[in-house]
Amino acid sequence: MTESIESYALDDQVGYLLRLANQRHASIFQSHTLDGLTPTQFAALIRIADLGKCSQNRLGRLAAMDVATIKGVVDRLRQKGFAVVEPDPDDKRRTLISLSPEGEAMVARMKDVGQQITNETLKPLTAAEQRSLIRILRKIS
Amino acid sequence: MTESIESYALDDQVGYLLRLANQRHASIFQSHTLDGLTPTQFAALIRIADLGKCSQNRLGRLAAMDVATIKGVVDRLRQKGFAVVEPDPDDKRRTLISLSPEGEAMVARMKDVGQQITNETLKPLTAAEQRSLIRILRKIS
DNA sequence: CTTTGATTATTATAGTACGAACAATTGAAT
DNA sequence: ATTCAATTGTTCGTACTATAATAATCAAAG
Repeated sequence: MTESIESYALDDQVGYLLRLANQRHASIFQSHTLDGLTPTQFAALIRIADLGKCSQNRLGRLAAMDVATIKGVVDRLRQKGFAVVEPDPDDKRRTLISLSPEGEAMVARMKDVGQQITNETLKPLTAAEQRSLIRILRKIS
Repeated sequence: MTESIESYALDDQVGYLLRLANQRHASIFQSHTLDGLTPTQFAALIRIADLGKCSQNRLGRLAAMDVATIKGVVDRLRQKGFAVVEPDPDDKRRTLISLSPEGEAMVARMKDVGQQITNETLKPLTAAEQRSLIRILRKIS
């Protein structure tokens, strides 16, 4: 008996399950999204829409993205023509990010799609479970 | 009134919350892990321990990793000396993956740590919420 | 036996993510 | 006014993730 007693069930660990849930959501997102927008890019876009013009670092903080990550995301949003980048006249360290008209239109269109994506992701759950999941995820985030 | 009526709350969307929960878990994992093992590498290691010697693709499927992903993960596990790679004599397409003695030892040590990581990740929740989260995540994975 | 279709592994490309190091700039304290 | 600490943005290195394309091998059906 050198074997340990079935001590660790990978399939019951939060970390592993969170990874799987993320995979499923990303796959659903990709099948519904417009212009190849990724979940991360969409989150950043929504934040810019809510915040209005703001610095890149601030946007990153509010969208829960690393400074290095938000830079790449903003670059891609700019390349796609959704975000506008300009230097802050009042603080030469800062870069101000805002939405282009195309970005505004994209946000409007994607909000409906986003709701669909959420619904489809939550479809295997009862209404009570859906509320429960959101509430619990907010507690551990 | 051209504004849309506060239609989309990013902070209440599953996708966004799953990303945040993953971030938190990854951060906790990193602060407890041994030898810089990542959550993904640990999951693969556990699977190899459970399955015994098996092909790289099969390992990837059972650990929920893409063929391209599992290749990188196995490469790094081999570099760290935890996994052993050999050609399958019965099927020249296949590469067989197994644990080295160091890999076995690592799995034994990491199982305890893994439990700690899970506990700390779930700490903000009540016992009922913890069970609820696991159950619900299994349903949408 | 040969063609066909599936499986396996590898590679390339693109995106997300983080730590660490760096330079430029700012604001505040001395 | 100068020093000092904090902030901002950039870059590098490493890792994970998925898709698509490719090549080798295998198995099965004709």
